[in-house]
Amino acid sequence: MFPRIFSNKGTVQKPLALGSLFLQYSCLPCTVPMLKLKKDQTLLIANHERLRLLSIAAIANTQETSLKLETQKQKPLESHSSLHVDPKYFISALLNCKNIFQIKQVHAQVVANGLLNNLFVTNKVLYIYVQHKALGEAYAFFDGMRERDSVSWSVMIGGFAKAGDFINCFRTFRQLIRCSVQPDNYTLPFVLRVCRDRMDLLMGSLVHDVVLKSGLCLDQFVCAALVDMYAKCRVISDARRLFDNMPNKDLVTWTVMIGGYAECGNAKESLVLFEWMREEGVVPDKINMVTVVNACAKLGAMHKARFVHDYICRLNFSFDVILGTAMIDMYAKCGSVDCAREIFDRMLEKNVISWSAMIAAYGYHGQGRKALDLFPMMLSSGITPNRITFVSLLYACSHAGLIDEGLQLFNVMWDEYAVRPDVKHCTCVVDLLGRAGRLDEALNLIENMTVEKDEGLWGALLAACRIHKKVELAERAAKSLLELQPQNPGHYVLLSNIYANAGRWEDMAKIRKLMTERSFKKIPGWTWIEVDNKIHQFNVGDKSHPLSKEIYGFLKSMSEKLELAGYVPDTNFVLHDVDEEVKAGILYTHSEKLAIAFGLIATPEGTPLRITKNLRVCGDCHTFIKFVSAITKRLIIVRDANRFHHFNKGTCSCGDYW
DNA sequence: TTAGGGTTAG
Repeated sequence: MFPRIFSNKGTVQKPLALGSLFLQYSCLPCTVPMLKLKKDQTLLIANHERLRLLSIAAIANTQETSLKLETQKQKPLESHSSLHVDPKYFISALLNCKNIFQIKQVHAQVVANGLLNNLFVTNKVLYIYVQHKALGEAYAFFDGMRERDSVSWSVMIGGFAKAGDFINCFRTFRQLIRCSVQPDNYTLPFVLRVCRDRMDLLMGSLVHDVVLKSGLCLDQFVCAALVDMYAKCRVISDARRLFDNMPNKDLVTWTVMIGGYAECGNAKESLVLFEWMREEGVVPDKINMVTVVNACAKLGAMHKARFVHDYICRLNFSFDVILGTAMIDMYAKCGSVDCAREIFDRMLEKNVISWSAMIAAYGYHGQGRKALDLFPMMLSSGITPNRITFVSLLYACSHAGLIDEGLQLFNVMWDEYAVRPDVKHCTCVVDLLGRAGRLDEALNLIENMTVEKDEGLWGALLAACRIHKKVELAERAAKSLLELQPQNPGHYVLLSNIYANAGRWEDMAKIRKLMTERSFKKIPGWTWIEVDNKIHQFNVGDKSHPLSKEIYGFLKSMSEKLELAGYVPDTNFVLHDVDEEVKAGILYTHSEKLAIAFGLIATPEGTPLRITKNLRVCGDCHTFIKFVSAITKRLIIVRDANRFHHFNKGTCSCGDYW
């Protein structure tokens, strides 16, 4: 891309490569024939006055800039050593450039007017090249600069960072360090941004060392960039430590920290931080609110969602395409697809993300027909679907049992919409076929796929095998799955349950033994429930809640009623090597059950319960909740890692397939 | 003269 990569120089003293620069201008349209350059003539030009004439003649050829040049053209031309042109003129001309062609013309004028020693002007030339994403031209100019200052370095490094060109960004930064140039509060955040985008914690830590040596660790821009980098690299504790040590936290830093918690799966802390931010008198802006809306979506807390919605209205923020889309997602993930649709209908501008978000919303609420109805509307409004739109559509078909419609979409997505099916689309179709019991077709699709298979794909097949009790095929799927993810305990549990359902106790015991022998890092299961505008969080066997005694007492009496109604605890979902009675006891302490018991105690009769779980809901809990919904006559809406389950009168909207 | 934070699936 670049003619020369990184000569190790800091303040450059080498002569500017005029020849190579002016080779470019021989291509410019020029109405002054006698000044038109030929390739072999350019290197001979030494007369600065002629160069200046040439540049002005060239630039005068463009209508947009010719007026600005009138004053200059009327002045007698003198040699560049007795310069009369105000550098501000070039700054203005550069800022008015609409394309690379115009930038090159003004660049030529800068050269012709002998302004290459004026850092104010040369930095602006560099900046304008970068702004127009002409990084090749920008680097060629940067490399040839007679003198560079901290602005030159930060503009160049920032240009690479914003373009996602991490290799050249790091190289230029290394070059800066080697040249003993002090990195400043402009360059450091740019380099940290690249570390963040690449989730490169190692490089980020090295840059952090540079920050410490530079004494800029309390600078707002540098510190915010560090917090952002650590948060996006999922080292939230380090991000928080830096955040807490910041004497003056500005809005961006608050936003980064709030978003960081949500990203790391602790959206509850995001909202705690948002409250603290407001108490500190920091007024949110739209970006900050998008981050908070996103945290509410992750938490699935409807009261918080409504509060945030009201708050946004009080701030008079319009629902632009980004905020509006975030709100659609928030309401859908908080359990109200109707509120999501209301926001969607009110949005004046919608892009492919907004449409896909609404389609996905119907999908995980099991309303596949409504998701499909949106698709032609989207097309007729001129929006082109992308791969995520098709994942959302196929997912919606799968969760609503719309087999033919899903297969039809899958078959035409490439030919009619130029979206090539990838492994995620194939996974949706395997799920779709698996749900319908068409496992041979699902396997056939997997075997004939040209794209690389992943664990999600085999996972979908394994889940279908569990539903339809296909043990041999399950073994095959599990084998592939465990090759890809040998440390995921969920796969072992699923296979073990399949063996148990088929009465193959010896095989089941082998899997359990394997699990005991291997040390797994289990993701802890958490369930949240929102009562009286407060979020209550439970994990398995949790006794930290103030009403813990009442919760366990209630669960005990409830379990007796449920068992009388026909509920039998399914101890296959307990992996500990203990007897059945103890297993049943453990089942009753699952986080979903604790949250539901608390909800039943703490809310009036008839109030719907909304709970959120960070993992897929356990099979026994799913049965348990069906019974609870029947006995207590409550609507219970559960959001798990996969989808929504609406439990009502003893049944679940997922049709027991999830 | 050069800066930072935000939207869809799995």
